[in-house]
Amino acid sequence: MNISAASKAAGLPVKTVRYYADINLVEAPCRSASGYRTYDDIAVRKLVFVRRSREFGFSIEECRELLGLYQDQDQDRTSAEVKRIASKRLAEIEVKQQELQSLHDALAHLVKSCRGDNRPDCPIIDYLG
Amino acid sequence: MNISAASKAAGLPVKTVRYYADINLVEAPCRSASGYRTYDDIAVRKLVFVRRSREFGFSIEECRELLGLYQDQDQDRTSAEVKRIASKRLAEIEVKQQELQSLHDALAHLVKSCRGDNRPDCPIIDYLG
DNA sequence: CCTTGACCTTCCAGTAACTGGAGAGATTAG
DNA sequence: CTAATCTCTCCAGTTACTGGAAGGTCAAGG
Repeated sequence: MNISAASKAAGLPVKTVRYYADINLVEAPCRSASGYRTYDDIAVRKLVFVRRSREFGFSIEECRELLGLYQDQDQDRTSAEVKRIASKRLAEIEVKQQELQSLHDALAHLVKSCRGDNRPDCPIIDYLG
Repeated sequence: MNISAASKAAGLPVKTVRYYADINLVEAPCRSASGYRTYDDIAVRKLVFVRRSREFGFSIEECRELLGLYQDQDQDRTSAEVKRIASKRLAEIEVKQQELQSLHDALAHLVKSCRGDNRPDCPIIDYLG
């Protein structure tokens, strides 16, 4: 499977697949005689794994960790480690949600109190300045 | 006022103040004989304005726009323009909130269903892979 | 056999918004 | 006078890609 087929199968842009190979996250298992990266189903599964993990907001380094656990699945520590990483990420999401909520409320209040007409006085500017 | 005094007054790191000067966002009104950036109260107010706007998640380019409006406060269009920019930002926040909520729910479900013990089977890995 | 177009390669540069550090000059306190 | 603390500029690195140039490869059509 050439890179474009693999990228379609994984749901990632070709550039990204090449990038993941460059940073040794998911490498092509081999190269063709002319140097083309050649992917197999296992590599595609890893790419899908990384795509999904990225969609969950895991960083590349976290993906690398998770991928390591994914590949070592027969070892004992797997489940506990994965849960730890996912819980950490969940906590980050919850913090971000709170921040976003405060931000939302403050900005919504400002927008609501601003008439938005042609008058020069503006509560948003007044607050920010 | 030298840069470190200005940065303290504005609540920004020195490096950031210098950076804002470099990109012509908030320049030092003048330089000392030996080339030190010299700030006055007006410049500090602008730095505070930018800091607050950044805390609201406005991009540097949006800050530039808002700062332009802030400085032209006597012109008519100010209030409507500011409200437009702030409303756009509010809509972005709301989209982000929804995304974060879906993410949160999905990940929370996975974390909850994972026993996190020493068994090798892990629903999180199963889902991602 | 040749050409055309789609594909592939590497490498370089740019994105956003800083942050860190080197190397060198200025200022201030003791 | 010296040591510590500023300050300056410039360069590089961060994250996770993305875009593009220059050039090699491959399959199909004429």
